[in-house]
Amino acid sequence: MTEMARSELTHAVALAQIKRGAHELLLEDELQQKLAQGRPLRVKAGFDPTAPDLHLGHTVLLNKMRQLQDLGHHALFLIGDFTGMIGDPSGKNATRPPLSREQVLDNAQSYRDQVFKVLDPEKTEIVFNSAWMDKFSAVDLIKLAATHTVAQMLERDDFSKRYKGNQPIAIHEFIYPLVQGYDSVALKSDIELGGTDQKFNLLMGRELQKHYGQPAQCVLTMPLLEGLDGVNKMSKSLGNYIGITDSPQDMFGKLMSISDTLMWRYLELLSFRNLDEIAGWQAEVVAGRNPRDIKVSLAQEIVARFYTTRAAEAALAEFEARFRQGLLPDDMPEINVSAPDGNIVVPQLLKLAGLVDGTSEAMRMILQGAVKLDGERINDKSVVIKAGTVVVAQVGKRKFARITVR
RNA sequence: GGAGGGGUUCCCGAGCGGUCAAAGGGAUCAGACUGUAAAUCUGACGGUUCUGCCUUCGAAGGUUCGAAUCCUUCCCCCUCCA
Repeated sequence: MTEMARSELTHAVALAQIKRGAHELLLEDELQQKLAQGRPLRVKAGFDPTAPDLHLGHTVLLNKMRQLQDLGHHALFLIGDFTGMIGDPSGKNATRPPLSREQVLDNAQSYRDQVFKVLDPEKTEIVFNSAWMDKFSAVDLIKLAATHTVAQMLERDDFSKRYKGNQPIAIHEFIYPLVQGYDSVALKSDIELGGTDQKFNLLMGRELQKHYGQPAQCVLTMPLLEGLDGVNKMSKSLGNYIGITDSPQDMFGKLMSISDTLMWRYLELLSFRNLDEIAGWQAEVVAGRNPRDIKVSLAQEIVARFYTTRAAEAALAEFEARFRQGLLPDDMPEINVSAPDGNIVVPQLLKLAGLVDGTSEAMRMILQGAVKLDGERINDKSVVIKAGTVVVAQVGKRKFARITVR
């Protein structure tokens, strides 16, 4: 085999790996040519600075990025601090208020602390788009805006839906895709990764690179991971996420709470197990195996990835004890509450302990039989706890606290 | 600039002088059943010092015994015309 033939084979294998799990690759021919150049490609992915906690949804993309790094390419982890101030209109039907400079920087730091759980730090460059956008003049911006028409902007699904639905679209929202696209110019990106919802913006990068006389980047879109509700995409603002900094117990518990249908989706997008094995499990479930067992495997794999195998086993043990045997958790928050008159009514106690939002909610919970003190269900909202006692309070299935009343 | 339509509790959406903390649906939460799954059933769903009191229907005033509902001004959104 000649040297050239061997290298072509390597690139074919690389291309196949890159495409695995991806939703769409544009344009495949161009990527092939870029790979054939044999140099490390500049791989761009942008992140919104409003979500300081990375969650499993982000890791679908990060895993792909890591894979590219392992193939020898260079990751450009772009924190959209400038665009974050605009407020990304993506997927939202309303404009967002801009973030302050301080908030943006705080959130960005949080990313730095977390991405290297997945990415290879040696091959990652963290960049902020404010680095070039802050120097952008009004004239530059007008020139940038002049590259596209309103009709072209309205091709974006989100914009066109809002336009048709008589929903407001602010002028500055049009700037967002333009700036994101310009980031590709500034970074001389070879390929940009993003969720399927980002397709318009990613393609904007291609257009602008051509406009500014650069080779156009390839676009690789990854499927969006649904959140715990199984309907909306995983996002911090919807609260349906599993954060990669969640405790092993939380991570495990949240994964166990997903629906059976969603479980397969998670296996497809998050598990590193090969597809044949997953297909085998599907066959077993059809044949009568309890899907719970498979969910346990998934939960353990993910917890082990972000912590350790031991942590994953401990999480399982804790889970079994808590939900199968109904035992109290090993560790729960220790809270001190003061009873000024020497006595405190339970609703007040639960509120001060932070187990409920207000006394109204507390009374509701009591009425509905959701409150236990030291394992005993209470139904009377006027029960009084004396100062000097320590009680283990439970509200619902998941909220616990050991409360010392003073 | 002109004409018209519209802003209701987390979301959608009814209400159009008292019986409105405001129908209905969704989301959510709790209980039952379970595998912390789904489906289903039941209940809750502004706050509180809780058979009462307080704060909500874009904002501020006003009319009225009484206003989410009527009037005035203002803010915001949409459509059409210019």
